[in-house]
Amino acid sequence: MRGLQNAVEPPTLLTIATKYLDDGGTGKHPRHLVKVNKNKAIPTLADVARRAKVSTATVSRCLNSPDQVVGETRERVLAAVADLGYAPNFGARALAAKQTNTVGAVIPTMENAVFARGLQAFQEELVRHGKTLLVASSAYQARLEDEQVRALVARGADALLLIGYDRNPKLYEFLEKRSVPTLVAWSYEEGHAQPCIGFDNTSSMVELARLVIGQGHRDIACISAPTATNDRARGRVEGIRLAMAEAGLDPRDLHLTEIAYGIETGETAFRQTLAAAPNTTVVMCGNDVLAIGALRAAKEMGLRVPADISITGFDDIEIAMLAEPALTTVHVPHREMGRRAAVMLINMLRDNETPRSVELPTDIRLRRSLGPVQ
Amino acid sequence: MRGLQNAVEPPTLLTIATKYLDDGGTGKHPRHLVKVNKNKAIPTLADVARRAKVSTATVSRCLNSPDQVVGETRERVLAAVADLGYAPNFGARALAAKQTNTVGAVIPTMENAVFARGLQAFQEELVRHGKTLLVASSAYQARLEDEQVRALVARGADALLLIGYDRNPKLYEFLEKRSVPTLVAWSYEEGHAQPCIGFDNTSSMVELARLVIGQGHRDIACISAPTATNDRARGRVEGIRLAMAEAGLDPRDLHLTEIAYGIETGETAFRQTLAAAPNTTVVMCGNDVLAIGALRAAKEMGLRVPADISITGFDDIEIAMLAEPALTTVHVPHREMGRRAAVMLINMLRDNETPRSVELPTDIRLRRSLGPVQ
DNA sequence: GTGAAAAATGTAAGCGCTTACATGTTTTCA
DNA sequence: TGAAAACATGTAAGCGCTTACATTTTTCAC
Repeated sequence: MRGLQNAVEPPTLLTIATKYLDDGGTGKHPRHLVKVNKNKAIPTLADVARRAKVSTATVSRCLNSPDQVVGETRERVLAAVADLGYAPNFGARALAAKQTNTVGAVIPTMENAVFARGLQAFQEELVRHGKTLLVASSAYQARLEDEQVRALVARGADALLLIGYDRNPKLYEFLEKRSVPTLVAWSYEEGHAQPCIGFDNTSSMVELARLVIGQGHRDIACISAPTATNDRARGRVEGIRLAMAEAGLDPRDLHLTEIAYGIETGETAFRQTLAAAPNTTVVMCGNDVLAIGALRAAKEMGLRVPADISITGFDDIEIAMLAEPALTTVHVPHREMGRRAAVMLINMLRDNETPRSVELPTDIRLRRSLGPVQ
Repeated sequence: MRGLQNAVEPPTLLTIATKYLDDGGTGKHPRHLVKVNKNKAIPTLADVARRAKVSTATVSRCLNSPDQVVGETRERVLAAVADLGYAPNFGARALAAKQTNTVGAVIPTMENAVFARGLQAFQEELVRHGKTLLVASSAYQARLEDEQVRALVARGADALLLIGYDRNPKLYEFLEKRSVPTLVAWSYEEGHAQPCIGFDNTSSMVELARLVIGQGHRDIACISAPTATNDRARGRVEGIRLAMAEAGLDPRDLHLTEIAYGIETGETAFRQTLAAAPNTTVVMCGNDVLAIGALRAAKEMGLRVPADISITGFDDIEIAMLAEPALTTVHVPHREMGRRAAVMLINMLRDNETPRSVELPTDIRLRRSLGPVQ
C-alpha cells in the first residue's frame, strides 16, 4: 500500500535533514517525518489539493462523485492527480468510507476443478462490479475454515461466500454480529438464516441412484468424503439411501466408505470396498475425483467397467468425460453458480437485505461407466 | 468491514436517542453518533481497553506482540477481547501500520489446473505466514491484466505475484514507483529487474523435442497459445525450433497453429493442422489442455495414437495421466513453485531486497501418446 | 537496601481519507 | 431586480488503529 514506502526505505539524507529541520524549530513535530515530495514520496490527497489549489474535500469529490464538481475545477484536479501519479491510499479510504469493496470466499480447495471453476466465474463477475476477491481455503477442515473466515473478515471483507452450511454456529453468530452479508453456495437447503445458491445434493443423488437401481443393481457401495462435517457429502449419501428405500431395498445395506477426497484415496477406498463387500456391483462415489480413483483401481484389479462393476461420480468435471470409460455423473452448473453468487452478494451489499435462496438444476450425464448388472 | 454497520443499518430508536443526548448537551459531538455498546455496535480497541482497564496501546501490543505484555495483563485483555467479540478494524490497521498483510496474485485463469494448483500452494503458504491472498485473473488478456494489477495495488496489496514477464513496461514502472515487491512465476529468464521463480520453458521444450525427434519424427506440428504476448508459449515454440535446428531440420518447417488455450480449441487446431499439413507425424502442444483436445480430435478422426500420430503436452496436469492413451508431457512442479513463490515474496517484504531468481527443474514424463514414426 | 537498568504500561500524535455542515456563488423566476 | 433555491467549494472532525516517547514498576547486582 502507499505508505509502505516510509516503512521499507532507509531514510535518505534528504528525509533525515527534514526530520530535524522542517518544523521550523517549534518542536511541534518531534517524531514524525515531514513528507518531502521530491525524493519519490508517495503523494496524498492533500498534495493533490495543494497543487490544484482546492480543498481536500473537492479532490475527494472529484474522485468519488465527479458530477458534484464543476468542469473546470475537475479538470484541474484530475490534471494534478495525473501529474503527481496520485492514487488513493487504501487503508485511509477503507477507514473513512467503512467499506473495502472486497469480497471474501472460503472454499475447501482450489485444486478441485469444481471450486476453481466456480471461483473463476465468481471473480469475473465481482470484477465487473468493481469488487476484488479475497481467497482462502479450508482443506475441508472445520477448524481451518473457522480461522479463515475470521481472517477474511479481519482483512476487511465486506461480504463472504462460503461452501455448504455445516459449520460452528458460533461462526454464524460472529458473522451476524459483524453484519457481514454471507452467502452459502454449493448447497440448497431451506430453513437457514443465511441465503444460499446451489443445488439439492440429496435429490440429485436420488435421481442418479434411481437410475443405478433401474439398471438392476442391488449391491450398492458408496465412497464418500467424511459426512460428519460436510452437508453436501451427507446429502449425497442420504440420496442413495432414499432411493434404495424407495425401491424396497434396505438402506442399511449400503456399503459406505468414508475417506478424504482424492484420486489416490479413491483407489484405496475402492480396494477396501471390494475386499469388504465382494458382491458389490456398483460403486457410487461422492464426487468425480473419487470416482476417477475408483476407476483406476478397478482397471488395476483387472475388473472391466461396467461389465464387472459400475462406477458413478458427481460434479461432472472435465475428467469425467475424458476418463476411460467416460464417467456417469451428476452435472452441476458450477460456473453459473459462481457467477450468480457474485450477483447475489453484490445485491445483498447494496440493498442490505436477505435475498431468496436460489436452487439450480442439476442433470444426470449417463456415460459408459454405468451399465446393467450382468 | 467493521464500521459497515453504521452505514447499512437504519438508526434504531436507541441510536437516535443517543445521537442527541449522549454528548451530555455540550454540543461537542453534533454530527457523529456516539457508539452504544448494547445494540450490537461493533467493539473497538478502546472498548477492549476500557473493559480490561488498560490503555489502547497495551491492547494493541497484546494483539501484535504479545510477549511485550506481562502474562496477567495479557490474559485480562484477551478475555476482554473474547467477551466483546472484538476483531480489529482492517482499514484503521492498514492506515496506521502502513501495510495490509495482503498479497495479490494475477493469474490467467483458475480454470487451468496448473494455476489452480500453484495458487492453492501459494495461498497455503501465505496463510502460514499470516498473509491473505487477493486474486484476480486476466483471461490471458494484457489489458485486463494491467487493470487487475492496478486494482490489486489500489486495494492495498503489499506485494504481487505475476505470471510470466511479458507486459507493458509502464506497468513495471508503476509497480516500481509504488515500491510494490513483485515476483514473476512460471518463467525463468535472466536479465530482468524483477526476480522470478519458474522453469526455463525453452530448454524444457528442447528436451521434449529432442525425444520426439529421436523417435524419428520429421514432420512436426505445434499447437500453441498466441505467442505475441506470452513469453512462456513463445519459449516453448522456440524450444521445438531449437531442437529441430540442432537435429539438422529446418526450424521454418515447423507447422505452427496459434489458438487460445482450451480443449475445444485444441480439437479445432488439430483438425486444421492435419488439413493443412497432412504429413504431420507428431503434434506437440503448448500445454496439456490443448493436447487433450488434440487427442480427442484424433480419436474422432479415427487416427490411432501413437500408431498414426503422436501427441505431446506440457505441464503434466492430472488429465495427462488419465487420458487414453496417457499423455507424454513435461512435468512442472507447480505446487512447489507456488509454495516457494510465497516464501520468496514474504522474504522480499521483510528484507526489502531483491532475491536471486530460482530455476526449478522440469522433467519429461514419457507416456504412450508419443511413439516412433511408423 | 539501594540505585540503575530493564520491563511494562500509558499518553497522545498521527496515518490519509470521507463527509456533515458552513459558507460563498450562481441561477431561477416572480 | 431581488429573494430563494440550487450549486460549488471549503472547513474540520472524526474513522480505529500503531507506535514514539514518557512514565511507572519490577528486577537484580552489589
